[in-house]
Amino acid sequence: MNVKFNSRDPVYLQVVQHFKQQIAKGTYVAGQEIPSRRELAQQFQINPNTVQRAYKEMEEQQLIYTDGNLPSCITKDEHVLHNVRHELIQEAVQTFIQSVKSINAPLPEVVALIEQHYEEEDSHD
Amino acid sequence: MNVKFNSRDPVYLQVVQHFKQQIAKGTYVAGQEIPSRRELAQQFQINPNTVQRAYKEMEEQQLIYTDGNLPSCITKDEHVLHNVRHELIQEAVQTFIQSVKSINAPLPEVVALIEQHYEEEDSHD
DNA sequence: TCAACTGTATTAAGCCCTTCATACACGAAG
DNA sequence: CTTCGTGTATGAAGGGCTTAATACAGTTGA
Repeated sequence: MNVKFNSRDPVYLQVVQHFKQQIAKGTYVAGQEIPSRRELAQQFQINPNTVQRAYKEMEEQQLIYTDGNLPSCITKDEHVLHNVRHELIQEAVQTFIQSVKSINAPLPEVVALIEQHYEEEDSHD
Repeated sequence: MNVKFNSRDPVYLQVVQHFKQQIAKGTYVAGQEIPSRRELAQQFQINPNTVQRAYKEMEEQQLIYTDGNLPSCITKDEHVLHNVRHELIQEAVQTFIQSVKSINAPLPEVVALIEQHYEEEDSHD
């Protein structure tokens, strides 16, 4: 599981995004333990406080929960989990449509491009 | 011509993006004069220096040029202008594909979503 | 000529993010 | 009990980016 960070967006948000993708993909399931702050920091080569910031963000979004001092876990609320996938898809679709409309690009043409490029690309996990 | 800025991305980059979209759309044509730094700042309600930063960026990308102290103009290089549109489309397609693959979403399903949402949305100019 | 407009340059201020260094409370495991 | 690993909280420092304020040089046109 390789993670590459871009230098534009805040790292802690990219961490959140990473977890959302894993959830949407099914890599993380309901109630599953996630790495500790310090462990993930080690894995990603970032500061533990940055991870803490990301985890705090995810807690506020009900994506994870923490009981006492036990390792944090993915939420057991299936509704929330399902929503994550839905939101990511919705987000991708919205962004794409806005881009296309902002330059008056014909839809069939760009959709054709998508299908054309889709198979050529490797899926980077 | 209404422009809304998000608070996440740098304003000067959003200005550049705006011009690229206008070029791709054909609103701006080769050799056409563009608003002065101060005038655009007034229009967009931002600082003239922010506009200057955006214009400088566009000059480095050969999108516009400036002779002496005369108003800046869109480049006359049709090749560059054509590339702008191509790059924007490519960018949108790439971003979309990456989003879709990162969560293993089936392509036909999301493409269907695009076509479904495309007509419902108003085109915000 | 002079006023008003261009583009350009310099400097400073402020903000967000990241990192670092600590510290504390709690639970598990030896 | 002691040690280690959890989560959590705090404060400070630094960097990078963005914006702002201001000044200067040149052109245009009344």
